[in-house]
Amino acid sequence: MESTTESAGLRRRPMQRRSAERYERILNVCAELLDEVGFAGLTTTEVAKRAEVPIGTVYQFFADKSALVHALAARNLETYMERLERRYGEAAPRSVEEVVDVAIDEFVDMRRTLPGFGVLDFGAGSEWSEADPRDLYLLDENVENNTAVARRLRMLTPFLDSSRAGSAEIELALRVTMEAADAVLQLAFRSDPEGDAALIAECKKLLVGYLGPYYVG
Amino acid sequence: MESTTESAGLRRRPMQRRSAERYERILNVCAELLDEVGFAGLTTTEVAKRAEVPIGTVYQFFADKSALVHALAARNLETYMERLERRYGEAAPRSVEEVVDVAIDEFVDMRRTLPGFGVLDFGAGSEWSEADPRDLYLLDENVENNTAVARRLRMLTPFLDSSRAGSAEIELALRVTMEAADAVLQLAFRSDPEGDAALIAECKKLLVGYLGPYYVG
DNA sequence: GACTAACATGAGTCATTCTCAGGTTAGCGG
DNA sequence: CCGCTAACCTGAGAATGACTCATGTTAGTC
Repeated sequence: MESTTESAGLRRRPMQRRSAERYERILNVCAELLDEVGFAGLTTTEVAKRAEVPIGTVYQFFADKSALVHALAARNLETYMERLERRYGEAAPRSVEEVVDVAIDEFVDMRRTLPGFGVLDFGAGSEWSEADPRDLYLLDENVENNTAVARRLRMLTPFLDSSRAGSAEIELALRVTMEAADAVLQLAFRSDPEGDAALIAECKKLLVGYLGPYYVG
Repeated sequence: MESTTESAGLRRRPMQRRSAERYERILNVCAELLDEVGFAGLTTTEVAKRAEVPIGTVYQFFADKSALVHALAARNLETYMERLERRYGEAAPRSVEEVVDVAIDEFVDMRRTLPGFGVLDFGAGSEWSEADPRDLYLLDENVENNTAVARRLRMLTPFLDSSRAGSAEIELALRVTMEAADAVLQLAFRSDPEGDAALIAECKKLLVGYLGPYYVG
């Protein structure tokens, strides 16, 4: 159930190489454009033009504009999780400080270098996720997604477990952590395109303080 | 320079009673509609129809849709700050726990009862604030706004001052606090329309832990 | 009552999302 | 090689919605 990589709203999944390439190209162009014109400035027409596909093709893959952006967010999240897994695999963190450091540094790095990452990182609580409240499935899906991420994060940080808390409590804490971190880092990059250093430091303090009690050496 | 109650994008300020009433009515309808159809579903046409004013009138007050929503957010913020000032005035908080309790309970209450508050509370980091990155003034204004709020919050919590930190550091901390609290509470209300109690409790823990060190009894 | 400036109106313009009828290609059996 | 089918591709255009502006209306003043 790769709920983080796929989402409702995908219309046809690219099967052949040619299609897959177009699909990726559309996503890449979408990311580029988000950096250039922002979310509200994004038009499907322009995406199609830049990706050199007819507009119809975009809508063959994605049910609507929101699905396109969702798919990009999912890809970003996937990339981020892979990077985290790799870093934690290379050198298992020995403290909450280390976990937080790695997670945030990786985030900051992606935000600086990966097109489109800034505009919608994971889209945890962003507008487009509740773009249309009539699409309640989106909301639900989002919550699921959020939980799935927390679950995955937990696997990456086994030493948080077996503390005084049950795993449900840990998942809750991780969801809170993600949401808060996302918001503060968003602020950091709003103040300074390169990421305000003071705010990034505060973000780490915030998370370490909150997660500290869950730590069991 | 009441930067929190007014914003660029206001075209004409209602001068006469009649105009002022229409202005308020438009804002109220906007709030109602946000609850019903969400941000993305909001149309200026519908706002005008419900407020029983011609569409042109809406645009006489507000430069564009974003300005309308901004104005509502500003009004919400103003209401919230007034409520906080009142509560803190009635019973001066004696600890960080009390400050956080009051601030969050008041927020939760407003979110439950005030139309439109949920969709855009203060709009700190929401999409519509960076709706169009070409409007950099919006971004700047937003940062200003953010800072102004932090400043105002600081006045409400004098006992945080004169601790080991300078007032710039306090303001930074308060901005971080606002951003994080907003995000976590947003999550709480996304999980449960009445506000997930566990998440609200976690939010308090998060803030108390973070602000604790700034406290000087 | 005549004059003026501020205010109000909504049909129309333009930009944008998304559809769908019709065209193209790929694969395959004969 | 041909004919057939199913999958895939295309972009003109329908539908919607933000926003304007020429024209009409009101309120204030002498």
